[in-house]
Amino acid sequence: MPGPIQSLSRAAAIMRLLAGGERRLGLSEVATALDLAKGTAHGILRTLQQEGFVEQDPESGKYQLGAELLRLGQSYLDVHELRARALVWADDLARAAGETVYLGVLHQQGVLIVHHVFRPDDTRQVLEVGSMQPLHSTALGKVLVAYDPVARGELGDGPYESYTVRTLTEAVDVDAECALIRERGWADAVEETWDGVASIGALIQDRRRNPVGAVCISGPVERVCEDGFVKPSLVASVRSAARAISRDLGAGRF
Amino acid sequence: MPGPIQSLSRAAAIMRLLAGGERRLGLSEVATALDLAKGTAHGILRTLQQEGFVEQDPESGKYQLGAELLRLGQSYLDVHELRARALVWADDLARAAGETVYLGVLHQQGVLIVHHVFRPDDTRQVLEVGSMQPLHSTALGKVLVAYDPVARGELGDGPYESYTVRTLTEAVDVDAECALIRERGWADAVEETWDGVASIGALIQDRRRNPVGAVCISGPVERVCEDGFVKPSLVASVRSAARAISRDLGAGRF
DNA sequence: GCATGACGGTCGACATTGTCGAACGATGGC
DNA sequence: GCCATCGTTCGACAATGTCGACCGTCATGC
Repeated sequence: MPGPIQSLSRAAAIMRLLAGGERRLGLSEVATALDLAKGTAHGILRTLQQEGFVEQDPESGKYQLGAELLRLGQSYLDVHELRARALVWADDLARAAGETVYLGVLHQQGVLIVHHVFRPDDTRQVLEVGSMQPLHSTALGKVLVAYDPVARGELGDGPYESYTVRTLTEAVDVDAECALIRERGWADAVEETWDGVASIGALIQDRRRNPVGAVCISGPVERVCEDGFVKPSLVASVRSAARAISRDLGAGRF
Repeated sequence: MPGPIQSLSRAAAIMRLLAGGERRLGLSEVATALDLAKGTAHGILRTLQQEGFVEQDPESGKYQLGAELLRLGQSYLDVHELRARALVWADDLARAAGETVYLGVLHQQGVLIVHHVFRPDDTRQVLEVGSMQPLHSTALGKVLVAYDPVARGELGDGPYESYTVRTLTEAVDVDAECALIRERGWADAVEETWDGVASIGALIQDRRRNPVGAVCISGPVERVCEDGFVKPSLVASVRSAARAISRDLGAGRF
């Protein structure tokens, strides 16, 4: 039976739609957005609601995502082997570098953050686990594009969205940068997504040397860079953390 | 068309099954566990995989939950009105009390943690957003049971699971405690779930005075209690935070 | 090394099941 | 007070998902 189950694909589309829009959506909005009959959309929504994937505001009748998704998302993290192995190394890296640490994996056309260690100083910070970052303008993303053909495929041929004046928006530029990344073994992104923010990332491999994710540190340009380049000492810290995690996953010695 | 969509309910059951078991599950295991034909289970799993809700380990062929669930779970938090309003108040409460703060909502037969502020001292702590706590043995849970008939219904008639010697396992005891909670307006749980841990919780209401969640502080008995009772000053802090959040939700003055 | 069993995956026939579009009652805005 | 729009229900139809047998592959163990 090759071919997806129609009702399931539609349910997934509805949930993605609800995740996208900031506010709650009404039945009719959902139905027209996905070009479904109202009755059909209602049946799917009712089932999703029953299962806890969707909730309905009792007074307005509008729908939003449900709590079960949060619970299952947490379960995903619990089973995630890469994340489990990386926890302690990410902690050490954050302490050694004095900066925020992110751990990301390829998901669709972006990098999904699966772990986030706050910068050791205790300024207010928001947990970003579960959020996505672009592939073409972040250290995490470029590492994955450089080493994972699937990620390069997802990236497409551009032009890519521009976030700052330093964002690479053309495929040729990104590919050239990726060649450099492969050559030296690490990636950086200085003010390519957010002004004032620089990051340094390196690849994580599994036991068969397949790329499975990336780790990076991220912080203000003033602290991460020196004379216009990222500090070599930070690069070394990130690379050694990436190696340690890969070794933990069984990738063997380097 | 009253009646859930069969394939959707089955898909939900599969995801819950995958979330429950610690390890990855094979196709046959899934099929027999849910009493489905292998072909049917495979069709559902393939669709779920295509949508990113499930991932398959390429070498073993076994299935586990997928990254899309994490992303959607995060989106759930983003839209969550209670959580959004409570963020700043929870922060203040943690600072004022010097203890960990949890924000929870009723979900199925437990309390789902939707926000978690670390204790201000910087000992290592694990984020518990997305995890569940029992209804009958935590401050959050008992608050909800006391004020929300739905929560009381989910609790059932017991006997309930016992975690420590102080856990209330009989429905009559819990109901008596809930009457007390309603009378004085707050709940506590001293070593009822974890030895050495005490917590104090209070109700959060929406604009129509419906119970929508609860907030609590949690910490070591030695700091939270005094002479065998929870410290009145902490109770006051928790209650005023709960009132502030409720007011933010439009519940009006008290 | 060969037979065996269990595994994930595929196929095609069947009828169950989800889909559609119209119709209903409730709600809110002009 | 009317009209438009909302979420929801209903029944008929056939498209759709389900079932059980079958295939190739891998690991196991005589």
